Amino acid sequence: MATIKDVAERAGVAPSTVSYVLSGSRKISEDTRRAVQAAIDELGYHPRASARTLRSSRTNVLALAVPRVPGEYRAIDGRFAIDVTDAARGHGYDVLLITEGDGAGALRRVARSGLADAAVLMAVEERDPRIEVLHELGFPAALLGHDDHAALPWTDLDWEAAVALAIRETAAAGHRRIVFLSSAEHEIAARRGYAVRGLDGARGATAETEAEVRVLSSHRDPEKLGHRLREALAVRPAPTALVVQDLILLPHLLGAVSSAGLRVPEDLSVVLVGSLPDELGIRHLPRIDLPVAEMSTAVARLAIDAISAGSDGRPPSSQKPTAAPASTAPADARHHLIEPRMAGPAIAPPPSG
Amino acid sequence: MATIKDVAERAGVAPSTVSYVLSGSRKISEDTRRAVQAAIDELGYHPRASARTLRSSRTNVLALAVPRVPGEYRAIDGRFAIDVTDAARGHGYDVLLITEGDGAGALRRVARSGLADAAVLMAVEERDPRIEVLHELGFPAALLGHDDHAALPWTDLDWEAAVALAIRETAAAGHRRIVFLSSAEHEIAARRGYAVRGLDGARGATAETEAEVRVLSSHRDPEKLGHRLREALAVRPAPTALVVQDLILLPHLLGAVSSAGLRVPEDLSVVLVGSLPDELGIRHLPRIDLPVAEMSTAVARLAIDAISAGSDGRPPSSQKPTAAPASTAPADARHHLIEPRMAGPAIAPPPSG
DNA sequence: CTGTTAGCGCGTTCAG
DNA sequence: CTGAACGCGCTAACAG
Repeated sequence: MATIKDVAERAGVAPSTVSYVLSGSRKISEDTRRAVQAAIDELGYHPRASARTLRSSRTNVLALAVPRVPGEYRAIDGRFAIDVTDAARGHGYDVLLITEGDGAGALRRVARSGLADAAVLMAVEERDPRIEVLHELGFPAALLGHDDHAALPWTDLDWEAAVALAIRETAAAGHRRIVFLSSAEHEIAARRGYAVRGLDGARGATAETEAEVRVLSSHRDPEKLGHRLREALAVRPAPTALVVQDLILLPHLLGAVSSAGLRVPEDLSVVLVGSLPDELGIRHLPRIDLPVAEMSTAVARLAIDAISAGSDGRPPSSQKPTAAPASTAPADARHHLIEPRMAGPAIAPPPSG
Repeated sequence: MATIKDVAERAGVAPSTVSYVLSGSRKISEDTRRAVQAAIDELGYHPRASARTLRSSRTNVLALAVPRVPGEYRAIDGRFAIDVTDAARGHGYDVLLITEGDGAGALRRVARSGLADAAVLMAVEERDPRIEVLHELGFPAALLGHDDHAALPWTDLDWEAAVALAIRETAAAGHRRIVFLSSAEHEIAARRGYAVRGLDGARGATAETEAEVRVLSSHRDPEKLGHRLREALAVRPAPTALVVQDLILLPHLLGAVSSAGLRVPEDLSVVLVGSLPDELGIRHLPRIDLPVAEMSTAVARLAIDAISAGSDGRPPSSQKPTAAPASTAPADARHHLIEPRMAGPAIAPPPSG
């Protein structure tokens, strides 16, 4: 492994000169620069990250904290891990993935050992112990999903608007009896943001539409969910559309629909809210995708901005409002709420029976 | 941020003493140890990872290289990212996630800057450019999924045995007309290991069973898949079971089955091969899960073993054969092939019609 | 045997 | 453009 000294020697200059060539933080004569560059190429030199970090106390690494419930797995977590990594790369950052059972041991360890410059927290719960830890350590961070209590920057899909939009569009397609399958009961009980906001959206849309909307809460137990669903679909006159926010059980749910003898979308339209983009298996369904890419980009930027904000004491200068990003300009630069958009095929009309 | 000097000062000892207390690499009197420990606790001291790494050239980080195809997302990638992180933690390692479009730029950068001690590569293709890079840099690595050409350690599910088992069990449940939906056409054409081995397994099982097995290759395009599937299910006498290896399109596939007016499992048994464990939505289906946890544990260990092997020049001493790990003992310690196991409910018998 | 001193690893940056 | 100090922890050699 070549070091900066080897390069300097080969180029016939001092190590500091090589450093200045690399960083560009000082004028270097063209001749010298070329000699140095040649030496670098010949030796295949690459600066040691640890040495850099030791000097500068910058790692160019973001810690991504994924919550972990043993025996459960949420596809969304893995998806964000990948997308945040892509997004962070765009800003010159790598991502260190950390998983936490409960407590915030790993996050604390990573922060204190200086393995990362900032953290991105997924799926924030109310009174998340990790937020406490971040605060205590003064570690910069941004959140995926929001919690009105936390004083941290965040990004999120506007779940209230999303559910409302899905229901409105379903009604606009002609459906008059709609079932909204909300988040699972235990998530509502825990007052998870997306769960509560989804319900709010359903209420709002119900009030303003002529269609009759029946709200059904999902359940983590597939049996229970199947039972509830069959019951709701057995009502007469039969509902003609199902708007679904709880997607973890989707295959099971489609199975239950099928067992009930209903074809999708001929007998029953199924509309998804919060689905993962690019999932090939659901391309045939109308839906509102979770804007994973946009959220990932936003959260990476927020976390990185928080780094300088932490050292300055002030939030970073809003980098000249970029020319109309795809969605609404955030009122507060530290919060990025994303407008929902329909995707996939149009919602089929109800059966003409 | 407290340093080792601060701790030493507070405890009234030399910095080296603190270091020895931390590493335990030397006897320290009980009194001194306690004084040092107290100082550490009071200051909340944690050694700087960068300083450690600079000295020892050990990062205790594994790089996990996830292949990335823009606009496509494989749920399995995210899942492994999480599980490998858990597994690595068990060995005292953190995981740096890197995504690569094509080429191996990120992997090369991470290896050369010394951000990680070894790499774990997901989903190896034939002639993967990343393997070339690893070899050229002499960077230790292990693979998730295997490729007979690569001279690197790997772990994998025995896909051939898995498909064979699924078909045998389906036949044993009484089915006489079985459709095997293999991997997607383009994966077979690319001679992906799991795709080819799955087909081999189907052939083998077909030869030894009385049931008639029709092999159908999947397609990345949901339309095409739907078409093929409907055709296969329309044959008379009708097949009574569907063994599926290509799970990316599962919801779509279940939709197609449902549209064909078939209920699962009353009219058609669906058996999955290579499903993700703990997925709530498929608990109602008989299946062979991809042993993600076991593969992750294995690959983390293989990668870590490769680190010392790299510096020694020799593979690490086989750590006394642990008392019967859940699956078969690998013939070669550098290869870990996992026996398939059925999970979920029993396969339903064919309709008595 | 327990503790201390000193040099090292490598790149950055300020004063020269 | 160069010299040298510095960031922080590890560890070999040495002292009590």
